[in-house]
Amino acid sequence: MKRRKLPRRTHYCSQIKPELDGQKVSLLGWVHDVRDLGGIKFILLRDVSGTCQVTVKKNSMEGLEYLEDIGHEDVLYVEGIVKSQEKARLGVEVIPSRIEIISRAARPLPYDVTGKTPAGLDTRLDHRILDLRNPENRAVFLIADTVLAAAREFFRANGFIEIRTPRIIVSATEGGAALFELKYFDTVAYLAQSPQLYKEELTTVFEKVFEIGPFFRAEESHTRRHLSEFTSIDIEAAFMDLYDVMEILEKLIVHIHKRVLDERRRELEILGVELDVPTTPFPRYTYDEILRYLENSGYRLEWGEDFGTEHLRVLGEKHAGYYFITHFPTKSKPFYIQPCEDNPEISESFDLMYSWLELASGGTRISDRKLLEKRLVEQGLNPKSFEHHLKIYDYGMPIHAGWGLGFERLLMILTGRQNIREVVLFPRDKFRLTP
RNA sequence: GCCCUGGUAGUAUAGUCCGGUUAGUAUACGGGCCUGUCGAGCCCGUGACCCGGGUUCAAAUCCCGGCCAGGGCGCCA
Repeated sequence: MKRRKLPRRTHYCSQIKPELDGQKVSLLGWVHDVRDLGGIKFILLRDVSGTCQVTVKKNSMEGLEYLEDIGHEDVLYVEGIVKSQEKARLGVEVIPSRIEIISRAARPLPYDVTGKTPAGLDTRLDHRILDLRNPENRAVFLIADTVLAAAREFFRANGFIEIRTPRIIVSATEGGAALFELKYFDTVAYLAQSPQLYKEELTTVFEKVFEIGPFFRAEESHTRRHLSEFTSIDIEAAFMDLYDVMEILEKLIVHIHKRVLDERRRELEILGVELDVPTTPFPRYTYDEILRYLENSGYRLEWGEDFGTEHLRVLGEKHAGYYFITHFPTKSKPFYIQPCEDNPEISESFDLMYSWLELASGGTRISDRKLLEKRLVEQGLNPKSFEHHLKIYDYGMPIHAGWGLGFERLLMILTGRQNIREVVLFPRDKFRLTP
């Protein structure tokens, strides 16, 4: 079998600089835009790195007529000489000696990749691949790549082992959120809503674990910050309590900010985001302190009540950046959260907030089997259906703590996007299952 | 699930309140002119009133139902 000859590039578009003047280069990319002046044609070629200008003059090149109907998003191979050019805004252009049309795009396209003609979010998501070619939208996912790499780098440097827990589970692991049901051979299974119980069990093996992966919630939520399928960054660590893991969390956030600023300055600029590395420690407020603050602001809540969106927005006006709320009422938290020793009505729990947005939730977990069983019953759950989990507590269970961080919500903050759907390549919500 | 707002060329919109000439504009697309554009420019052209029912001499416009979308609330992270 003979291998096909593939066109190869010597440079990416963003590497075409005036300093390369006179050098022969070859490029591969998509036609971002064409400005045809009749005797001269300017092709803006785009690849993953950015764009550069290819200038074609009439009668300057054999086979020019071949380019007459060049259009948006056609794929080209360009061979030519770099020319420093003051008349070009980028200060440089490529004078081609050969252009090959590798693929032609349909026209008109259903979406304007250059962004000249605006499109609504629904239209954008319907044509997501074209939408992602828009440099602004692509920038979001280049930042996402850096965030994921930075998180893994941080966890490894701190002795955490990456784990992968099942997405297909037999029943509700922790109550709370609604689950998607699915047919599993001759029985019924569910899509996991969190790795919670598995990651706790694995601390008895690896001590410090993390997982980055998708989870599923069958909630009726119709907001800018909810998805049916989202990505969670989770950790769990043996011999730690809430204070330890809060420190890890704020250090991770700082590390991610630094990495994004290091590696993605251009993308931040394209997105118009001014990012600062937050200072640690983040402010910490107890649930009781927040309750008092809200009361002074004219919002009276009963002790034990959860904050509504209205209350969170009031808090967000006061606290622009990252802050923690700690020690929530035990009854408002899941069964596995450790109640405080000196007051079991209060739990060793916390949320990480950014303005009014909840980013992460965590705490110290119960490590005593009897207490865990008691809490299951109190929350109306049946200990029998948790037998596989409970028996682990008979095999030597250390005190442990952890948290789960909403990856997309963090990304919204880092990229300044107002709708969570914008920071997911192919978002899933109650009303969207395609593309 | 509930509430509010909306649905007009491929895309984004004006017109709708107060029913009545050929439904306007931008961009995309097609054609023409143009050798320094960079949101290129100028000229010409193709192209649309979400679906169903009702009111009326007449419905993009008013009413009812459906579907879809955006935002908010609740749920939830």
